[in-house]
Amino acid sequence: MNRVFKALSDPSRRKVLQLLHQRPMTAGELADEFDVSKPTMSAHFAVLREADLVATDKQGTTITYSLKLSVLEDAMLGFTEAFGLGGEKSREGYSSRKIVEQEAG
Amino acid sequence: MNRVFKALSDPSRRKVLQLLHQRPMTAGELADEFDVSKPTMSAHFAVLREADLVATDKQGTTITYSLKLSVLEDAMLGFTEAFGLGGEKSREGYSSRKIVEQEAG
DNA sequence: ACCTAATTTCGATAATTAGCTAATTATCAA
DNA sequence: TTGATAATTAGCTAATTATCGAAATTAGGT
Repeated sequence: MNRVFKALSDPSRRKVLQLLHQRPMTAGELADEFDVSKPTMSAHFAVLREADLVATDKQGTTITYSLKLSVLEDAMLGFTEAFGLGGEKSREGYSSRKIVEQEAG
Repeated sequence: MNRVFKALSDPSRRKVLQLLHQRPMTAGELADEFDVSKPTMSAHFAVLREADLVATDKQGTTITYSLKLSVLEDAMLGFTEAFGLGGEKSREGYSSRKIVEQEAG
């Protein structure tokens, strides 16, 4: 989980995740969205892979990255639940929205 | 918000926040929970203050830190909502749990 | 005024990180 | 096999970060 937070500490990497949330993208497509060099982006991708936040699919010379939303979610919930914040345990699979509570403030 | 994520990228600082979630503590009390020197902890506190994640109350020479839970929550929700995760828009004030949906997956 | 306690600031060092260019690897097509 | 393309790795520098011990700061007590 530390690796996830480390990965999230850079704004470029957070933006990569948000782009990947819209659709899977190749390394080149992603790099085109940023003002830094491709090797620099490649290093960012490596950090995201280390954190297990992205999956890769290699087709020929092209690598397509996609977001591992459940990993992101688990890290976020694991943290926020320690503070009684956010989703509580109201979850079932990921990106579903089955809600189970009331207890309004 | 970048400062918040930067602050959260260090495990010691995350632990500080969790300790403060239980109760406000002085700088010295907090430092005693860690194996590093007090100046090092003081630097961590500075990062947390910069991120506006903690409030300080000075009584004599003693500084008591407390968690600014709403700041933490806003940052977390601001991020997770971009991914459709966690609390959705289901929130009103902080640490309340007013839920407004169904649309189960 | 002096001493002690709590905390931060200072100054130094070691480790990590983000960035670059150049080189390398892997794949496909001609 | 050569050439082109996609991406990573290698090697480097500059900037940031985590850490320390020592010194400074602040406030209270005697």
